[in-house]
Amino acid sequence: MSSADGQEPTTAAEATATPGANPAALTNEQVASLFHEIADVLEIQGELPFKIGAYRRAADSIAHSPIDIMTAYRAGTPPRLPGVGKAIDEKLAELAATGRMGYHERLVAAVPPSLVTLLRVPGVGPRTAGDLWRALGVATLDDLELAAREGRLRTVKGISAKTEQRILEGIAEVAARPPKRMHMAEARELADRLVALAETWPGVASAQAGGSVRRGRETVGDLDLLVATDDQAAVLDEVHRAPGVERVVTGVRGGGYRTSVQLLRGPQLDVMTMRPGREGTYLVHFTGSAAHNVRLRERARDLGWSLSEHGFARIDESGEVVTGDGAELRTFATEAEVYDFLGLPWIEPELREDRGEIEAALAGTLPRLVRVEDLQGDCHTHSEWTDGKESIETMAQAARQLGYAYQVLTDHSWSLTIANGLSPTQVEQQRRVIGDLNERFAREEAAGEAPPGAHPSGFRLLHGCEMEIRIDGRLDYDDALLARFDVVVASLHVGRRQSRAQLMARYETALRSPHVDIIAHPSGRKIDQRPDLDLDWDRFYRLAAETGTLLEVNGSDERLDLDDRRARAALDAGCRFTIDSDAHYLSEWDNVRWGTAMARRGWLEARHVANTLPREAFLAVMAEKPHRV
DNA sequence: GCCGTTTTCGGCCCGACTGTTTTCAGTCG
Repeated sequence: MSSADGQEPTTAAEATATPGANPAALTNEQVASLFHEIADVLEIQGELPFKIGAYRRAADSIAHSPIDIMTAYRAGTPPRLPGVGKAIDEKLAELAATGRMGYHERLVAAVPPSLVTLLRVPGVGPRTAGDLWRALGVATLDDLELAAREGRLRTVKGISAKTEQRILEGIAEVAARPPKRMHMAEARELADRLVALAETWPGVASAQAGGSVRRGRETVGDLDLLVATDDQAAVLDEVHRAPGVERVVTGVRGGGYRTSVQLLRGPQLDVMTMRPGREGTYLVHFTGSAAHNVRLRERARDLGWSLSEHGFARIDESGEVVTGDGAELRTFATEAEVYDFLGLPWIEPELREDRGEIEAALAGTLPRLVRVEDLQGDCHTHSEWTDGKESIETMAQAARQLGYAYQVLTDHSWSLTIANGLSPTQVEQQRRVIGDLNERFAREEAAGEAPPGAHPSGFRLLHGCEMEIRIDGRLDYDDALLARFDVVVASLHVGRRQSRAQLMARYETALRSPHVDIIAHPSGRKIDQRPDLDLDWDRFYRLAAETGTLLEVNGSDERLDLDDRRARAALDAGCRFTIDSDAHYLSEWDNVRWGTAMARRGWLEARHVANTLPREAFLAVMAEKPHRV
């Protein structure tokens, strides 16, 4: 087992160290990863924690910026970024000008790049990793395992035989645990079930999910369950005995208020209990994000309070937190009271990522986020005529009973043969089927025989298509046919590996078409399966805004495309949207929940989303391009 | 390294657990 085995593969470091690399080609994420690597190495070297934190803050700031940083620097218009001061600004300028960053190159050359992989082992932090490397030359997981088995770790100061054993167990754990995160839909369903279960336990006043599930993140690592009860011990006991619990990871902790268990074939579940009437700070704390909480605690400190999950404690003149018997601890029943205490309006969980929500809250400019109930129709659905699994009528009846005012049926166009795309002749046949159904719906509504749950304005099935933007760049139906659809959704499934220029040219044709209303799932990604298309995103958003072409937030939980960051960037560029299910099955109508979560995380309001419009207004917008929502 | 209607220097988010260096530093969430 040589140290070359088990070397972690390429990092952004190696990409930028390449002479002649095109600096403009570096995405914000790639630039951010360089600064994270700087922070990693500084951490291993035992640098000042605040310096390390500064690099991480700058990295996050860069990653979240809607502006393409390298392009801006090269254009001579570097943006003002929070957390980027003189030193980091100079490094960015150097990177933009030369494609390299000397400081980064010197740092990563000073330690083996594989060293950061040691940090994945529970109990091994940067300090220990650095010590082990300096003392024993341990640089990889394989090195670490070998040294532990040979009993050499315990020769290092601060590591006992017991710690050595724990590290061995940790290595096995890393190997056994795939880094898989649950998709949003699965996580939400599981969280809902756990909340319902907890509410049946004796002495439970209320239960709810926190963490990334509550913030609506696209994938979820573990689940957080908050339970209000007067009998905390009894509840934690219930958790340990609950069905579906494989093992207890950590028993009762935190002075008896929390525990963690591993769910059978599922994620880890962290359970926090608190006394009824003081849930506020706990809920804020365990909803996160960590970055958002940091901002709240900073603000609390500015106001003379120390904020933790338990509540607000006073800070005295010397800056020390006042603790002990009789020390004041302010607690609140609701989150709204916690935020109010900090002089802020309540902030929606989906916004709590430190992406400007604190500033917006202070300025009174928080968005009024779009809600699932705002959706009046669904613009992207399929039937068994192509690759859907239900008849047109079955899908329409379901949409009707869900209370929609309209559904756009968008079966595939003919070049997408794998999905059984429709020929122009079939399109005409489908139009007649839709016309007949709509006549029937109108008759039923006139006779007062609409199904329960139906929209007061009635329901109409609209005729659309999901038109392929072909590999040769042409649209799949001619203009005469396209003009006859109520709604044209364009998308790109084939030729995904074309160059950025080719892909952009294809999208540009669709965006500039007077008939294309919506671009479906623009990035083409599938979570954990397929990467994004290689696009010039800034240009894409600009074209969409300029041509008044709507961009879809596709709610299929393996797509979620646009994702939250892209939706936010597109919004800032002036784009407008739809939120759609892309339903192929009856069960997939629900996808709009996940799409809406993404849209909310992207700061979208109902007024930015075309399918929140009533039917007549929606059709009026679709009739004219550019679409002005 | 960043940042400032308290500061251009001296701060920078919190609590719990763990092991061990027996008074606290490192790790974790």
